[in-house]
Amino acid sequence: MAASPPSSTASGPLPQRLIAHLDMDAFYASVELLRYPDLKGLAVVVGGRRAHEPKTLPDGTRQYARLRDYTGRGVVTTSSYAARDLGVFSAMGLMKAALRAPDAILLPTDFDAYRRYSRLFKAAVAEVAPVIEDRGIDEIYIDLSDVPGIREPVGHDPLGGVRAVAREIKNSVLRATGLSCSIGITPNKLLSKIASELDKPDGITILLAEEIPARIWPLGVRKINGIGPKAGAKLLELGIESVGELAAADPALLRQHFGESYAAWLHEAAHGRDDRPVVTHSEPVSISRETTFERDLHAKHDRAELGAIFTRLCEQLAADLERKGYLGRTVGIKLRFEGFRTVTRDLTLELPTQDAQAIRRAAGACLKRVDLSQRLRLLGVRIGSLSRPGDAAAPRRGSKPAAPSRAENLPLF
DNA sequence: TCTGGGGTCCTAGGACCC
DNA sequence: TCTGGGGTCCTAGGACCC
Repeated sequence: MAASPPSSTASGPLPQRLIAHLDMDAFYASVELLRYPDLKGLAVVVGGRRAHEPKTLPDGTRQYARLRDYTGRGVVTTSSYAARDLGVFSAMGLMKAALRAPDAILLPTDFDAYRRYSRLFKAAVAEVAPVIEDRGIDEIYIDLSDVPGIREPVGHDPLGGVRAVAREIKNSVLRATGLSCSIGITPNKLLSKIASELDKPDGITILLAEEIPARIWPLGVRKINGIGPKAGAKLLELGIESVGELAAADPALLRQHFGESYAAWLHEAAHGRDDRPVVTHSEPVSISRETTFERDLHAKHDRAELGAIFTRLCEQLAADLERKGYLGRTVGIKLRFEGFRTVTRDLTLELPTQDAQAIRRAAGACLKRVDLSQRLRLLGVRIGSLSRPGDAAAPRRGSKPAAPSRAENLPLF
């Protein structure tokens, strides 16, 4: 239980907002370790596409697949901390990972299990602090501002209440799941996201605004959520490596290289300023299905196979829509060619649909607008402009007002 | 050694409307 | 009668995140 070192000598009142970011430690790998405790401490990698389930031998011992035996496409979804020590990280190609850690255990991803544990840990947190923003399967933001007792000092520690709440949340998660997590608590989401990583795994980091120069500015710019590989590389070219250097950068220089709005955001972020609220409910914008093929396929030579995959993706998408209770109006396709060039096309329908055949027709029309002479490695289907079945259909701009009534007046038989 | 699958948001040009 | 300006929708691509 690595409690953070005395992280603040803050005097005076606590900030108005106290926001937590909670991140489960090596989530998928940790869930697998609950199932296979004999793997504790070993280099374990979760990922890949082919079946490589552990086998249980007659004598009861388990036999695991090794990374070195894996061939084909696929990336590391999560690695255990022992595997990270060997240089194996998320999103790394499995073949590359195998070079670094040939003896690492390889397990298939079991999303159903991870989703189950995800619900469990979120419910456990909600019992302590109910204002939660979902950020995917293994992390959340929590608005702790109004949690009872959080502003109570403990002894001479003005942050005693904050620490107590953080410990209570972690204990609650551990009781419910057997898993550990790391928590960052600061005045906003941006800082909390950074803070939760500062003492991983199993840590609590509390950080107030006055500590930004000492604890945030030395970090690399890529620690900021929203600065990815491209922006990070561009900043490096400008001689900006640390958050502190970004904070001190000439705003005009940033505007020149990143545009008005991103430059302004970079500057604010480097100073640790962020007023985004914790959003407890959100509606999906789009739903999609995609698949990367085992081998690259050609539109002509592998026509039958591609057609079957295309239809199946549309059917899965339609099933997703029905299960989640949405209709969609903008159907799109995504193609990735050998060499990784990606192309998208989309088409907005007159009326929203949930129907696999209608989706397939629209997606087929999109496909006709793409040059298919290169071989394909990925095919995807997407639907957006989502609505609920009961919603009044907002007619497409320029559409004839008569169209909907015509459809509604069709006889049922 | 090539790089998964599911998302969100932003930008930018042209269409189209007022 | 040589060229407005704002607003929204549609489409394509790209950065970024988990």
